[in-house]
Amino acid sequence: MDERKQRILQAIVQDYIESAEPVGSRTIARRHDLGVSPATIRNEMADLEMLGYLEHIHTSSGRIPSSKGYRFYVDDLLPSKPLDEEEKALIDKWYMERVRRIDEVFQETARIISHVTKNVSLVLAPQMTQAAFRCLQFLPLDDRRAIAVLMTDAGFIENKIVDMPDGAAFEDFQRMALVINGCLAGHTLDAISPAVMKNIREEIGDESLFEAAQEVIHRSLDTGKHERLYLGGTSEILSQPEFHDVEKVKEILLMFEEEQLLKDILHAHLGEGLKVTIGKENEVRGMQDCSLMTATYHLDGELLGTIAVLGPTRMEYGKAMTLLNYMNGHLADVVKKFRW
Amino acid sequence: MDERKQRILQAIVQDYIESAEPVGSRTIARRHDLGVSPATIRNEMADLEMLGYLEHIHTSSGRIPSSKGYRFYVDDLLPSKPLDEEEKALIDKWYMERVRRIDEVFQETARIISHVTKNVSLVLAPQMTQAAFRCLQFLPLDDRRAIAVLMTDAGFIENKIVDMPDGAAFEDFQRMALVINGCLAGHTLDAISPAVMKNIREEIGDESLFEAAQEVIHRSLDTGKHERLYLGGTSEILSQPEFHDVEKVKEILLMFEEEQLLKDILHAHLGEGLKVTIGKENEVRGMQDCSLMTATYHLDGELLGTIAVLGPTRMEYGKAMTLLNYMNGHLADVVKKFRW
DNA sequence: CGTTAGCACTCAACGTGATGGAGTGCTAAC
DNA sequence: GTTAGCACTCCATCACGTTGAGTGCTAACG
Repeated sequence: MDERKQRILQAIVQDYIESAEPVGSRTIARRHDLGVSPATIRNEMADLEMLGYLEHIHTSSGRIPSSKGYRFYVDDLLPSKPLDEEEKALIDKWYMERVRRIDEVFQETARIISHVTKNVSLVLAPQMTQAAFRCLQFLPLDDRRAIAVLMTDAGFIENKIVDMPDGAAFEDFQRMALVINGCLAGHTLDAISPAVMKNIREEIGDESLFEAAQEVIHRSLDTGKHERLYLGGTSEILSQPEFHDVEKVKEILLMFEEEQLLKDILHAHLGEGLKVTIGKENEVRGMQDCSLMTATYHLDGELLGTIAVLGPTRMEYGKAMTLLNYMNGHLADVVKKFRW
Repeated sequence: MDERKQRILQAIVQDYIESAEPVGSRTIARRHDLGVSPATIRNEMADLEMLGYLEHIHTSSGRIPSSKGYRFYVDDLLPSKPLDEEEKALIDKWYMERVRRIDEVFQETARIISHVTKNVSLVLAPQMTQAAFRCLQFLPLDDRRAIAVLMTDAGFIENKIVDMPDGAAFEDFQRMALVINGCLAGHTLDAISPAVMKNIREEIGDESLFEAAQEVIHRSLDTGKHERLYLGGTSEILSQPEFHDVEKVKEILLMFEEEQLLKDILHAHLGEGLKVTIGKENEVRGMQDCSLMTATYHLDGELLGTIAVLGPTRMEYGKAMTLLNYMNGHLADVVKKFRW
């Protein structure tokens, strides 16, 4: 793969991303100053096709990049492009004006991403399982039930109704809360070990109360895992010519409805930094014509969640990458403003 | 509008709903046993068009119903069709198997509606503003803040961080809670009158504490108003031939993204029982080719929320109506199971 | 030996015209 | 009032020729 081939591949991918039409040797020669004639480019293109970087619908149509072609482009040929100052300002203004509560941060983040990239955006809101336990408190509800309120370090609160075992009084629950708070403080919710549980058991003493505690912890964590996904710009894909086919759109909308599936996908990419999955590299049916770019964001070293751009394989990788990188850093600052 | 005209109109609407193609006099004569020849039907159709119930793309295409035609059909000609026992069983099973927590009820309700009607469904989850106040409790957070936990009769819980005024101790807040609980019990959240507030003021005595109370009530209610909307079956509209045009689909998807708009629409129909808005009767741009059927559901006489079906004007009104009526009654039972 | 011009060939896209079918509207007969 | 008959309209479809973009190959060039 000599330099000229790379430049030609780059030119083809860029032109195709822009025009959405198969690109021919003549166009490349005209638009990019490669110093060679269309005939030479044709020869190189034939080579690139042989190597698997380009595809051909039929003789006499131009070439389009294959998944492998895009992959090479993304990994080695992507021109770095800093974000417009203008766009940065827009983003700041957007957050300033529209976000009032912490849960609006993610909704608006999704909006911004889809607005800037003209693609679908996905934002997986911070996950309590990754957050550190802060405290658990009980409120009396009636003589058989109490409300458990769980707080994490990152400042999220969840609540849950719990049954009190026969014979237990609300005071027992308050004592239980003290024990649990003492033992669990600082632990992340998904790393509560048997050892810690044993500790709690010993401190509580009473067996039936410990069972209740177990139940409470279990159910509280269950709520905590209930992470939220925000989707933005779903209508944007319709602007892309490759999705003028209603069948394809339907497949994608169907995928959007399967929230759990999307969450799982984003989950799988958690903690991997910025990652691009191109076309057929995606295993999920319906995403084979798409590329997914994901990034995970942190707050003081603590993993928070995932933001992603979903578009056609023909998406503007450079722009999306720049944006995600920017949002990545920025999001922590915005969240911090709402932290206590 | 004599009886024969009505029967012909009914036949045309039904056939058009089924086939999505303009219907001609011959088809009507063949498929419906009206005892008259196509020529007679043609004459009647010309009359119906004159009266505004039918439309005509060009000479020599069949007729399609106008908004007025659908309106008459829905109001006067709709054959009542009870729900299949089979479908009822399916719905029960669905709720049984998939719903574990109260907030999943609405998600699944949306799924069921879109699955049965093959259209988009909307479910506005119970609104705390309409719910009766049950109690408010505080939990200490640090020395300047507390967590306010608000509960309603219908069993929904919301929480919110509140600042404590300088000099106020957590004990003051607990006293405040007692007063507020005493005064507000049983009131619906959107009907807290100045008189009640005055009462609270007198009982609290301390002025700066009352201001804090006001702030707390205000902010808690603010959270309470934060109702949720569930959307289901968005991909279903793509199956309808009238939405094979990508531009139209785009307009609708765009509308789906404007959650607040949808909430407002459903809100406007709150408490009106079952209501159908047909085609151009809709004021919202993008919904002019659609019909919206809404119904509000109750729990022990208390208004809970709205369920709706959104489809092309050509939707199966009879089926949608039957289903919404059934869900209407059923939903209360399902919610009741999670009530305490 | 790499590069280039030239040329034949391929294929999609487009416009054109012919054809058929579904449906209407009108008129005259029943 | 109802119906059969008929001329007319319009859409959908297909076949057909044309055009233009693009390739692949070959032979000439520096």
